[in-house]
Amino acid sequence: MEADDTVVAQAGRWILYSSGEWEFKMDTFRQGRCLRMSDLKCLVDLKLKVKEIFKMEKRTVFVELSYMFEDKLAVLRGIEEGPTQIKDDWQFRSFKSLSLGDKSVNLFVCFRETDGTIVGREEEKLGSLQSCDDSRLERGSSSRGFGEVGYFGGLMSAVVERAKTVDEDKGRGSKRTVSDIWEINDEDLVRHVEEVEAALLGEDGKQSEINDDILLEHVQAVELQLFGGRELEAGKNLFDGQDKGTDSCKDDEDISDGSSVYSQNSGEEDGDFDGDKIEDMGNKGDSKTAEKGEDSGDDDFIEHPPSNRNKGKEVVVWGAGNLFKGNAKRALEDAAKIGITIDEVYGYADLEPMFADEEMNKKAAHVDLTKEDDNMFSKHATSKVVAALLRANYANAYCGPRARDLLECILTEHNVRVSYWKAWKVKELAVVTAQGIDESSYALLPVYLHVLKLANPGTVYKLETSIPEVYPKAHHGFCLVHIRRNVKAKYLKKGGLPSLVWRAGSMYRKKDFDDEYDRIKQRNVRCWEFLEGIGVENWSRAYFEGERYNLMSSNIAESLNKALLPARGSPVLALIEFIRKMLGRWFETRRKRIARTVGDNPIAVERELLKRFKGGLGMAVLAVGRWDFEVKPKEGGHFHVSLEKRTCSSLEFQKLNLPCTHAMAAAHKRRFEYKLLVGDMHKIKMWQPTVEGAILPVQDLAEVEVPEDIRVMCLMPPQTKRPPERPPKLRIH
DNA sequence: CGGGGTAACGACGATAAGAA
DNA sequence: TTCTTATCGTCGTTACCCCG
Repeated sequence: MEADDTVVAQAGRWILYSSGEWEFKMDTFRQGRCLRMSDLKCLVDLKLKVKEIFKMEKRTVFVELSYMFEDKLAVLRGIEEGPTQIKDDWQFRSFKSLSLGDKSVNLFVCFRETDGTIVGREEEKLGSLQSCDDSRLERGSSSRGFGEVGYFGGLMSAVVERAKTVDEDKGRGSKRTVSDIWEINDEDLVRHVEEVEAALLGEDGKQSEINDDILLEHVQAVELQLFGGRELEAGKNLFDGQDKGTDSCKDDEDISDGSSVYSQNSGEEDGDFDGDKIEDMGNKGDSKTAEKGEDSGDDDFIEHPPSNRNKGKEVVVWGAGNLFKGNAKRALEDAAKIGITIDEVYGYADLEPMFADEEMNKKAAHVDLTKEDDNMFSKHATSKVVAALLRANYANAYCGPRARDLLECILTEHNVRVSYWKAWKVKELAVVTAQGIDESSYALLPVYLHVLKLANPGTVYKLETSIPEVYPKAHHGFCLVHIRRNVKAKYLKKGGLPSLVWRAGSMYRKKDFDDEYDRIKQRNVRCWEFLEGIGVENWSRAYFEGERYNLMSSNIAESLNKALLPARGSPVLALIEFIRKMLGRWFETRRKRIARTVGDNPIAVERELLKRFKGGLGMAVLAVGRWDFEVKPKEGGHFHVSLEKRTCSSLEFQKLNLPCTHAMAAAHKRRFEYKLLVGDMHKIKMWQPTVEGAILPVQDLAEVEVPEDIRVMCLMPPQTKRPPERPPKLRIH
């Protein structure tokens, strides 16, 4: 438990590249810190804690928190990940449970001044490509975990490559993806604003007045909300005042200028722009949508949000919602005509993972910005789109929010009102896309097992397409606890039955058992029939044929059943991964416990011995042979104990392989070390090897050479139909 | 035809009411 | 007081219908 709740927090900022890749640029002077999640109850706690560990308490700074979850399946499918912001307690809880379950989850922190400046930005001015590279390399080498390899490694090369080409493809058709609006970097925003405006104006001159009016209107609205009634400037001037990159927004040549300084101008001049970018984005999107609404005569695409805080997101939803309605071909042509692609505006990158299949991609890739089609302005944010936005919350499905919670969440986050039904669908979709559907999961199973074997030499796995009889020799014993519980539930009317059953079941000698059994029969025939149906050899100690230990060693099947509860319903790969992690944890705790234990016997066994020792006190012991004794308990009867054969006529000794009270009394009389009477199967040295090997995590699937024969193995999930109704949660049947 | 909404159904779970 | 039982509201899921 000690170190299990720590999370690595890193300070810096996110940068989204045009290929849809995200990079977290760490502050070079501020190293990552560790913090403990378990003390933290809500988002405010976390923020305070973060400020504290980064020594930022005294400064008036905001903290923006985010995290990136590791989605192996998505990585394998070549899908890029995006970060998820922690904006409310709900997301905080998601992150918390995620981080507890997965140690690779780090917390990314971005500090901002109240005016929006990113704190610490002066440390990493990207004056030139060279320095950009340097800082990245430095970050790469100094960071832990996935620094050098993993997707950050891949990202680095991609960045370099893009940086080289950045100047050439900066025409109007440049690809730029703006995904989660809240963390677009400034350059992107500037360019984005320019391009939108250029597109609007350049495409149709006579619309410009309308555009300006609407633009002005929206800018003013945003301005009002932002600055609380500060004197307004005219719409375009507002932008001019905020960033000189935009003062060329009506000018095509300057657009390319603006984009070419993409990596250079991030240092000083955009500093004061940061805080407003979300709102500006929202505003921009809004004005754009409104303008389109003007075009088509339909402007009720989505109700206007009451607050501007999440406008950016909302626009994403809106824009994406329309991705599926446009005529793909025409959209492509039109888009080419005006030189703009949807991903520049509406954050297509964030949606991309949703549509792994090509057809959808084609449909989604371009949108018709000029089309006068009412379809374009549908009111709905489809469940697919919302699911794409919420995907990150379901990286671990078992900690994801429930459909009921999504209603409120989607409303506050994206200002979209959805029905319960839709929320449920969103959840399903999100889980599927985050974890992979059954088919893909099963298809990956051979590869995964191969990688698992690589990581843990000696792993034995065998893929069976049909389930043979497993462990034919295992005796199927019923747990007495459960039988008693059942009897209690069924035949309660007749008092005392459960305890009778309990006593009967615990008897060691067949005769004792028969006596008790008869008593049950007399008391309640139906109960007796019920027990008879189970079969005495299956639940009574006396008739049970295998070895049965009295110790409540947690029944492995039951334990698994319980421990796997949260992971159930996840695709098979997620399930196996969950089991692997869990067993690793279990093994480790047991190793620790074994290391702490003094002597041969586990603590539980020692406890039992002590109990028996106490029970044996005061018994009359008569030595009848060198190792044979006659023991007379106070309550009557007499038993023959043989310390040599380790038997007792009560049968408890040999059945449990633990000395019974009589044997303890005999051993005490003989001054015999009673620990020697414990059967081997109770000894630590017997159990130790079973947990000796550490279960190592698998390597990133994408980085392992998988033999061809394994790669081509095709495994389909079993033909199952989900039974109607809500699936039971409590047991795996 | 695809996607969205409503209604219905059954498991789950909290709680009140009742019995030991 | 504790344990059962009854009840009702909630949640998950599907069938069916409607709409663009």
